[in-house]
Amino acid sequence: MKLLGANMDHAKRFNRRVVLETIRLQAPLSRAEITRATGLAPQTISNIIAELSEAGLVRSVNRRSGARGQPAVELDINPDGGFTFGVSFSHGVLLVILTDVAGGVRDRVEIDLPSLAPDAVLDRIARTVAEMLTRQNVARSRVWGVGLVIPAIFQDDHLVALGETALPGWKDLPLRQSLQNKLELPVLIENDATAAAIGERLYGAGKSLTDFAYIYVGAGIGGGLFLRGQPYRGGYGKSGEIGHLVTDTGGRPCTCGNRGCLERYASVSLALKALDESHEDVIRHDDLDRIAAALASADPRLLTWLDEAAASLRQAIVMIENMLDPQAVVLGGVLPQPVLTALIARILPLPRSVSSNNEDTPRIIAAEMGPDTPALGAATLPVFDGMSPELSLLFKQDVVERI
Amino acid sequence: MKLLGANMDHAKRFNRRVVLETIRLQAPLSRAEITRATGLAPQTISNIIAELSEAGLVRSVNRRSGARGQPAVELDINPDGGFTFGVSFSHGVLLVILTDVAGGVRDRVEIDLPSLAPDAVLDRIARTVAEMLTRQNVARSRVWGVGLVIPAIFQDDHLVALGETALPGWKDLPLRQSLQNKLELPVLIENDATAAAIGERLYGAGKSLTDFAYIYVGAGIGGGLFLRGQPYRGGYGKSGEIGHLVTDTGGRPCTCGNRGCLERYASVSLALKALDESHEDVIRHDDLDRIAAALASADPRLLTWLDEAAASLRQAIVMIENMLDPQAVVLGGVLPQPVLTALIARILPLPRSVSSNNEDTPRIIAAEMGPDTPALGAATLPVFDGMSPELSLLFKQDVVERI
DNA sequence: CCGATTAAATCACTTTAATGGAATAATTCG
DNA sequence: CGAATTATTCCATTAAAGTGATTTAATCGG
Repeated sequence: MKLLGANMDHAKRFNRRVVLETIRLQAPLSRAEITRATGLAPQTISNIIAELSEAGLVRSVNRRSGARGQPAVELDINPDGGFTFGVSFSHGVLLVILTDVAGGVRDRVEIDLPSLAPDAVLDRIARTVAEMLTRQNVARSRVWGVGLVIPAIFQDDHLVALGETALPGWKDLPLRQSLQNKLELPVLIENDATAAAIGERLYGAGKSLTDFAYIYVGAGIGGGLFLRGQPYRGGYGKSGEIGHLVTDTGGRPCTCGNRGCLERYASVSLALKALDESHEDVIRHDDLDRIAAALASADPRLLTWLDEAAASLRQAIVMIENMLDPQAVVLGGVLPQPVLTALIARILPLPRSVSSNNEDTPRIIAAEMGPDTPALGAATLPVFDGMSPELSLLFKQDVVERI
Repeated sequence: MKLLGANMDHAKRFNRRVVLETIRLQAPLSRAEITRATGLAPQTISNIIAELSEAGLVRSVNRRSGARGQPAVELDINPDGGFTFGVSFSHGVLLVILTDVAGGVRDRVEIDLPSLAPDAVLDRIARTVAEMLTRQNVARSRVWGVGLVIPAIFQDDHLVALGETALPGWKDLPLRQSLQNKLELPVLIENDATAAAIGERLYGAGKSLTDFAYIYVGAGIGGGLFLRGQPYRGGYGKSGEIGHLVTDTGGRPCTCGNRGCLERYASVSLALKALDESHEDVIRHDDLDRIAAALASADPRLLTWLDEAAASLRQAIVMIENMLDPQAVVLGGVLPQPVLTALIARILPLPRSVSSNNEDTPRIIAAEMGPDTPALGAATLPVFDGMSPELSLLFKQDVVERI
């Protein structure tokens, strides 16, 4: 158990990120305002901004006027400062998105990939990334990295299964390393819920939250935790399996061996099965459209699912609140916005918990990213990795410098 | 939302604490070993140790021999480096403990205090502290602080209630400030479970754990979370209410408004009620002895409680694991050791969870502190506050320097 | 028994990020 | 238009960690 010390170099890296993060969250912002927000000296901020501008990460937008004194120069994140790819592969559908570091989507490619052989998928990802770079005229050197999201649990580089068996051939494959070799770009890998939580934190509903739980409603139910401004992955990297919170003691049997798990009541797969008993465990874009249509037409099969899902989620949310006392619970995943809204409406009102008296934030917040969430969340992984002032950065050894 | 930067001063404080923490956890240790453990330069460690010795926090114990090279000088924490008081007040019993910074108990006073008026209690605490200082011949200036533990939830300085009404007169009292004024010593206040978790982390079962959940079995059930090496108090400081995890959907009604909460099945109060229906909601030392005796004589009323408590805790533990993926769950509180052991024996085997395949640590660990846990945990609060290399220390403004 | 070897700890000096104070720049206010 | 105000930069200082050589004190091997 090593507890590493800090030196000036670490503090420097950390401060660069503090400044970037401050600008990202509050842009446009002047040097003087950053000074006040960070507690660093004006001179220090001036130096740091000079570096960040030099590196192309920050740009001046305009001069503020109207007030006394020398007009402040407003700064914000330069969208051309870097690019990232977000890749999601889930149940036969591959989605690749190219975004800039300011969160703008530059390109988007969706491919049906019935073949599940890992090598074929990874090759296809590599090919698609190369094509998109050419089409958008972005040099590979300007790409910070590639985020990959797969609905599974990872430990180190490897996929491990809980409950349902993993896709054949994928288990125990050094996924990150393999893709990194093919792409010649840094690859970050994450489960869907945590990636979505990071995405919401960077650009969505979590922008002003430091402590929240994200509930990801997808084929199953996943959870992503953001605690003290950082994703929390647990002691062994497998936190957030809130799909297996028991919301109905002795209820429906679950593949995990218990009974009454949240996932047995609230998943999108179950919604699709409710609409069409023969539905296989695949979620395509038009499946989501069908759910939205069913809601629009008040299809009783969907409404039943909504009620069941809401009841289970209500229980789970109260337990999450009592355990973690988050600022809010963000509910998201692949559901279309109207369905998500209807679901939340049915979850409310929530029973009493430690969060009952919080007046600053609503207890449930709808995620903002929508059905492309997995890939969008994936795309934020390299941004988060390169920008966020993670405290432990102070003694991280293998940090890629962007500045 | 301020995100503060780091400077050399912060890094210095942080490094002093990294060194202290390293010694604390791995003593005896030589300068060279600290160098390797912290990644800092040998010269830096030499300088830091010089300061810490000067301040009386660290002492040389002996020279190691047997190996080649200049013999290493072994260092450890100097128990006389400082003192702290731990105070627990719960259900009419006041316990005050004086410990040194190495965790040694120097004095212990237990008082029956039927009067629940806050002022009377605080006065009595102040008087007892003064008496103990005189008796043990410790100067007030050498006391780092006083930890106070009360079985309740706090927000900022104030006691807030969930479910059961708080003790009359205590609610909304600025408890910390009042006691601090009376004592003229820094006062830290914490709920029982978090204090116990900190205690176990410093001196007990959690010494080698950075991520664990502590389940506190007392009059009710509390939870203390230790995440990334730090206590986690949630977005609003009220995390860890795991007594209200629902382990039996639709089960016994709870004061929180839900049904089937863990606390309705596993608390010590319930054990005492099982043994004696007229038992009031007070737990004295001899009550705990009675529980131990009941176990020794295999009293069926206690065994029934044990079975129910174990079943509920089993459910709760699996949910905690699935949600947080801790290195372990530490089970403790005020139960006598044999009862705790019996309880854990009945909880096992645990159902499947994300923790099922963890081979490094057992999934449940018994706490080591025993029935004095609340006060012992309280006593560790100032030590933790003064020693632990909390990362956010890097930009904390109001830190009391000990070095 | 003694020189070679090894490892710990220290000495003297360097590096570097942040900082402090003075100076300068560009506005609005009266 | 000058005073006031605020933002930003220039120049020199500070302090914590780091570097490389040196000293210290033990064991090992002949």
